[in-house]
Amino acid sequence: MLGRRVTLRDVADRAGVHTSTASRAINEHTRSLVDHQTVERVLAAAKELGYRPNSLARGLKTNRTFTVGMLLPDLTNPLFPPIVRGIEDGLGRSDYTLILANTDNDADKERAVLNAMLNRSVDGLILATAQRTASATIRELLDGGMPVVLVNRSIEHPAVSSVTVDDRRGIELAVEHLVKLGHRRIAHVAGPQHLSTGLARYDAFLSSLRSAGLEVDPDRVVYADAFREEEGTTAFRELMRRDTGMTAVVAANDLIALGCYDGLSERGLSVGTDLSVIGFNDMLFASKLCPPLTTVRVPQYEIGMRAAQMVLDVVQHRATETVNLLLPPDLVQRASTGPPPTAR
Amino acid sequence: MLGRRVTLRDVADRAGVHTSTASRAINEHTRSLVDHQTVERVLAAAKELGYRPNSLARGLKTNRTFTVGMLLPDLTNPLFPPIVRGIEDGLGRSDYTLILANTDNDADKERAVLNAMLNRSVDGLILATAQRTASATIRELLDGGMPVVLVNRSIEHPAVSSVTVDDRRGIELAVEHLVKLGHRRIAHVAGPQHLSTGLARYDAFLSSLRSAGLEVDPDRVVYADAFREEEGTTAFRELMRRDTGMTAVVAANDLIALGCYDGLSERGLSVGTDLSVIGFNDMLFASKLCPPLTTVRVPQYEIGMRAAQMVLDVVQHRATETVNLLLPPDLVQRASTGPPPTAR
DNA sequence: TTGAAAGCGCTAACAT
DNA sequence: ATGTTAGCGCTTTCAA
Repeated sequence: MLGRRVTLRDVADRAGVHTSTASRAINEHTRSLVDHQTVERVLAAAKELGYRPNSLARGLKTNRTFTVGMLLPDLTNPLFPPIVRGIEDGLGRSDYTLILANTDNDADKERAVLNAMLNRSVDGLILATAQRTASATIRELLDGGMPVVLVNRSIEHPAVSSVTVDDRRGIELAVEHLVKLGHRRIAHVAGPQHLSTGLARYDAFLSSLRSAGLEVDPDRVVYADAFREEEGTTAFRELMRRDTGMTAVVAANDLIALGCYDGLSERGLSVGTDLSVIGFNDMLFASKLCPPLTTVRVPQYEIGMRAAQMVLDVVQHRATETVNLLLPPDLVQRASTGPPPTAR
Repeated sequence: MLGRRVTLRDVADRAGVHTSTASRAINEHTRSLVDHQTVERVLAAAKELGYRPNSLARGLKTNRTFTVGMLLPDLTNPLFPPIVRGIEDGLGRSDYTLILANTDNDADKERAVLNAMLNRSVDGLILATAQRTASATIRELLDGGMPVVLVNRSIEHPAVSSVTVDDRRGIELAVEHLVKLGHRRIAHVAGPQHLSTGLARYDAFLSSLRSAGLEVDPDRVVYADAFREEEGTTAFRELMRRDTGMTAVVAANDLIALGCYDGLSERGLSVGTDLSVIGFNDMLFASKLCPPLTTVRVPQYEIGMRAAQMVLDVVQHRATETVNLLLPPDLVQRASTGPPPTAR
């Protein structure tokens, strides 16, 4: 049986003061208002009794819950754990806690979990799920004054803060790398075009080819329906069927690249020698794949860390301006890319 | 600017009833107490106004927060995302929400995040961080009546529920597999012995060898200080230094197995042919490693799902008995194991 | 079947 | 510097 939980009242009684005094003594913010001696006594009493503030009661009164919500498509997508870790560490010793929910890119589910979070009065929201065109829901959030930060996604709305990697530059690095290796017929397995990353990388692919003075053959572009291995394979099979003479593929992310691996091995071809494959993200274990994946590194942990800081800036310091942080990517060269077969 | 949030009062006013009636109408549990017509009116009013219950106020009154906390060492350890996913899905449509925190196996951090959770009055706790010997903190939790479920770990305390895989059987499968391939000199890179999984797998390794009629050479056992790649490599180097004539290694988990990969490639040897390596967990991407890892599959998602259900049983249905669920492992045969070199 | 009233534990005017 | 008082939004006795 649980002994009734210790309340502020108990602490105040033991310290021989009124609850409001005890409250002021315990809350760092107001501690200066109360006599030093009294503070000591209250703190001692709190410690002796094992007092822990009831954050529900506090939240009810202050309208703040010290809780940040995060929506992501799927935690088992290896892109996200480092981001989540970054967020948690970014919230760090700020008294803020993270609530997570997966949406599986399902609109109904997204609505449901978002609702659950709003019911809990989260103080801020980090979204890794945004579609390119801001949904009505997100608009409402913003209009309602909820601090929102997008990670790894951006939307076509002027006033939403975001932390993303420079997709354009990343694809440019990828294409430059392939061109330097001697590739001229480069294909692209694009991601879903309703996601900002899918579209941005696709656009960047086209312009990077042009910058390199290469012809853009529409046959060398296919679209994966999702940023996942399976959809990558499906799209890649179509690409192979077209027989475009490609010698290299830029995949819109690492999972899609992995899908290309699978598609290639179905044909008994080998990655890196028969066809160069380059990914995007440098997800966990990209370096352990068979062969290790050449990819564009996205600073996942930092994205999370920064997003957390941006939310804190708003909820703690009432920061008001919209920030769109664009982090630089790197090329990570591994064994999945090499000179085109003809050049060997 | 936010229009003041809609309260139950607003709904009641619009429906022309008292707040208590509105409350009863909205709460499914008490809905039967109120006139059908009235229910309709209240629900309609709630919908029109976009009412969302304030879960803080409710929690303050009912002493329940509909929140479950989870402590894990590190979310970027690929073992955990599927477990977390399982928990979330297990909580599913129960109105319960998950709060996560990483402890990095750091006692201070663990205390801190646990405190944060208790301050939030979580209704239950899922721990993936337990040491073999129940810490004082956990004892307190249990004594205080907090529903606690351990995942993937067990502790030496009679009354804690847990969901784990059968480590003993898993190791047995691994050893049997290697013996069948012709291995006789089998080594073990054990995990930390203060964790239940580390110890159980080590014990099982010894007894499995004996069951197979093989000699146990103490030189063929080394200990990794953590269930991580780096510590795996360190331990494995020591093993190689001892020159025990081993032809196969049972690693205490996949990350340690990966550490063995690294140690082996330092020597220019190749996994699967020069030395067989078998892991434990079948973590994400184990099948994509170079070479694909033979391992003991742990039903990670199911562990999470079951743990969630067990917590719900307690908080929703006041289930009271301790359950220690032991899930069966499978052997997943891939390319990191093969016949011993001498046999080829 | 519904209303009145109290109170969950805390904070924040206001008063002293 | 401290006490008084009211109230955050909800649920839940108790009465009617």
